[in-house]
Amino acid sequence: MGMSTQLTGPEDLTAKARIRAAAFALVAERGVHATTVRAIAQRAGVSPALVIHHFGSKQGVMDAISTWIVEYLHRNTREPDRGGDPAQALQRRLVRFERMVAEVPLLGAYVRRMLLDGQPDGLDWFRRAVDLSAEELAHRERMGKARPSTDLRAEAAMLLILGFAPVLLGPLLEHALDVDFDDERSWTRWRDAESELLTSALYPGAAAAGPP
Amino acid sequence: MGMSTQLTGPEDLTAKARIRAAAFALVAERGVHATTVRAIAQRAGVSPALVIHHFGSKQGVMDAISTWIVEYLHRNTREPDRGGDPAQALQRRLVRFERMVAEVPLLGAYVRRMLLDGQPDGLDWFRRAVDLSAEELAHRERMGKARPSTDLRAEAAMLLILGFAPVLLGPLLEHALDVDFDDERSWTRWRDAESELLTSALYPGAAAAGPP
DNA sequence: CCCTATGCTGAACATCCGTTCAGCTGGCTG
DNA sequence: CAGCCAGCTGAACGGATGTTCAGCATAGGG
Repeated sequence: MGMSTQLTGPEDLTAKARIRAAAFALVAERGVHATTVRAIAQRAGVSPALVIHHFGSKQGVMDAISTWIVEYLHRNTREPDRGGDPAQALQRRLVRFERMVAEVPLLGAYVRRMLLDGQPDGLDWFRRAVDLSAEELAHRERMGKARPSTDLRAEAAMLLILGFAPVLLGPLLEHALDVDFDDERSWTRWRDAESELLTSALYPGAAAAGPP
Repeated sequence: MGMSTQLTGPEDLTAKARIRAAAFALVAERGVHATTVRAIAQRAGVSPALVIHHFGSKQGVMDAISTWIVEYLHRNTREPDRGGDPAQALQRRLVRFERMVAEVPLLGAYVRRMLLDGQPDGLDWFRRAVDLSAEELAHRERMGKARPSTDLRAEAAMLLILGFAPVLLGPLLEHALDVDFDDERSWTRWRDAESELLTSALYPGAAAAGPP
């Protein structure tokens, strides 16, 4: 397991930290609305009143989780800019993210909730990810490692969606492809297909047909 | 506007139909859990008791909406098998679906909820869509209109995700690309980028890099 | 030693939820 | 006309939820 990637530390934590961790797990599993203050308290071995005492309100708990996770993601995803091909840096960041999701089982589910519940945090985060993806793709174009694109930002978004699909649409894909993204082979299978799609045109020289 | 594609008819409806329509709109806007029986009743101009009287329970209302929408989608999406290239049939079906989403403004939002709320209906529906997409892709391969694929089902899922992204990830994409999918040009912009991605390899002969 | 701040709790409160139920209405059938 | 039945309502019930509040324990500083 990870060292600096640790999220929850050992078992003996402050009650406040235990509350935060319990709320995080419950939100990842059931969503914000279905997570009750009483359930958080029970999971943390604490009275409901203490939850409010430490975080002010239920919304306070949710905000604390959000900033906590965002910081955690930034801390373990950013790197000290050691130069080189940005596309390789992107690749490294992706690998690190996958490792985090693999190590902290509920992280993927939580990020999915954050992105799909339509909360402003999720929207902004996704937008910044598209910014980054477009930037990297542009650099890759300039270096001749990618063909020129007429709508770079849209294609960058597509790259992002394809790469993030296992975490973004996790259950949907697991059910449709009969895989389990807790198993690492499912990830590599998806990566391989993605690589094939991006390095070899699916419809060479024809008009594309979409789904259903 | 459509004729046989009509969903809600004129204003003077049965109370039961008005309740169903109100519930549909509320679920599309706020999700199942945040939609209360009282809110449905108020929007339909009716007492909360009548909602239960007609549908048995809140779950009854939700089930009624689900089967109603599924039937509506099937009715307007299936065609009498007039032969020809399945890929073209697929294309036609897609266009029809887009037209439906454009005509019934909340349909996209509702389908999004259905797919992403993790309800079994949504999971099964997506799986069947992947089945269909894989089938069409296989046929296209056999006719030499698509390059052979080592993991056909995964690539079919990717096609589905890309094609469905505007409805599946609507708000996320709208915020990231500064578009509005109520405007038809946003759709065509997305379609064009998709077509470009599928007909011309983005990374010719290199390893693919995903997003952060 | 006292005293105060801190962490924490049990009980309660107001509010909202889904659902029930007795009863009202108006139009159709006999 | 009498009767009745489907459509519909207002008021209430039991339960769950977020939050408040007075008070308990306990450790640390004067």
